[in-house]
Amino acid sequence: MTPLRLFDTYERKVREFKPINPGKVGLYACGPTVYNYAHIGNLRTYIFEDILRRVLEFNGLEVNHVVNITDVGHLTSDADTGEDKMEVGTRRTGMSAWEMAEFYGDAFKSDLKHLNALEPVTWCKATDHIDEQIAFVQDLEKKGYTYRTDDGIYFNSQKLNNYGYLARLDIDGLQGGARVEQGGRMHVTDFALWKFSNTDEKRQMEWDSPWGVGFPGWHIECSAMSAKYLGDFFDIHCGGEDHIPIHHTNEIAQTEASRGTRLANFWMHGYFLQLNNAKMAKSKGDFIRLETLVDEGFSTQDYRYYCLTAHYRTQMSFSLESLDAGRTALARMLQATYSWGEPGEISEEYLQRFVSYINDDLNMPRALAVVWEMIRSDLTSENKKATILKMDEVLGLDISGWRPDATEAPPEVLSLMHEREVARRDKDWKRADELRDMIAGHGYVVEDTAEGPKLSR
RNA sequence: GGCUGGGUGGCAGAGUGGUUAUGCCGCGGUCUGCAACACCGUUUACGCCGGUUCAAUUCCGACCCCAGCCUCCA
Repeated sequence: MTPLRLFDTYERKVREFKPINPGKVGLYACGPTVYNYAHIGNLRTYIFEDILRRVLEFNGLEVNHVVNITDVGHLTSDADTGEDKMEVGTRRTGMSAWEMAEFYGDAFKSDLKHLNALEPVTWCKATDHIDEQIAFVQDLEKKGYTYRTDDGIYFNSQKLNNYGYLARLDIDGLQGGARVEQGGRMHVTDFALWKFSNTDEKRQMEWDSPWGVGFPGWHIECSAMSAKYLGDFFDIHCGGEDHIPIHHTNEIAQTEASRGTRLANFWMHGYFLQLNNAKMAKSKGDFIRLETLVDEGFSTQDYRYYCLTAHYRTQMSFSLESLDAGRTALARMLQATYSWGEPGEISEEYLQRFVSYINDDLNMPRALAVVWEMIRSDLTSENKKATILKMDEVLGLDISGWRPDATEAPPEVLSLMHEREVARRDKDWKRADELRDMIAGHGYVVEDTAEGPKLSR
């Protein structure tokens, strides 16, 4: 079998994946901040992570998949002090911060389920791990990596000589203060480990700490929770491409300072879905949700298939038109597979080619091309069926679960259809065509097959 | 401004120093009373300018354009 090779952002190259502990993989994926619904761009990254997990499992590895939920601690834009996004969200929704975290967290899990993504082995919430985060910051403090400002405890990034290596940051070139006030920070790249609550305002989410009442900085939750569930050095850490320069850079800094490791052996990033040549931004308020697509008449699996047509490491231009292309292709794939009946033998030839692509840094577009070649090959239907079902363990399109729409047409449509059959038997083609138009007027399409007329919407 | 990455046919999107994926759309055909479905076939491409090479879309350099990051962000 082709060895599994994955791209590692840290080294900027594709290299062979070998688990740190034989047969087992620790996989940590940065989850959502639950102050709003996930949009389809966010979801693209989770589909990538699901494919990654399935490929690892396909290679016989046991995956400990951990996903965090950030339910506290993100600051909004503008002022140097900033506001917690969760707190802002509560004003918008009228829910408490805790209710809102639960609500959007559940909505997120529901989206993943609809996309047929495998459930993570462990979900962890930032607010459930405040003690671990405080302990982590205390350790950093003990080792001399922190300093105090008016608004919090900060990490001194200049104490590490390779800070920013993951993103190849040119620190001197960064425009500190260009978009946000620096406050009491000593260096542009320093970041908060613990933020103090404002004295004039009672926060919904705040905790006691050795430094005063407040809440944890964003980055610390991932270092603390991944260490708890996967250890100080584990196999793969993933997230969106936007995390490379700041969030993951800072996670690495914290963990290097505290534990002396670079946290993960492989760093993998999903790239953005672009809408009108720009990223889809959750903070901009208007964005496309999975539910929006369903309202437009697409299935959630249409979206999953569509995502598989591009490599996870390239930005993808979203449009309803291209999604529609994916829908048509998937419908043909499902329909064909359904018509093949019972599975026979798996074609090793096609399966091996398929594996050579999925193991080549998850090249799903190529893998799909092999699926299509197989579909149009001269294998027997039974063998095609067996082969595609095996491939679907990675594709996750739930091919075996698909059934054609059992169209329940209203009586008047059925009656028109029967009338048309009579006209056709009498070779009254003019009348038959009129009746087909009338059926179309009810929103149905009638197709004449060998087994008789067939209705669909 | 700096840094990171990218510019491929109507659309999406792979890939490669020479034989130029795949899907959708379009076009032609088979099938059909006509269609639809399905199947078969098929047109159009590698941002721009130089360089290296027998040969460049693929390697190198300049330029133009796009995205991301320097705030929270998948």
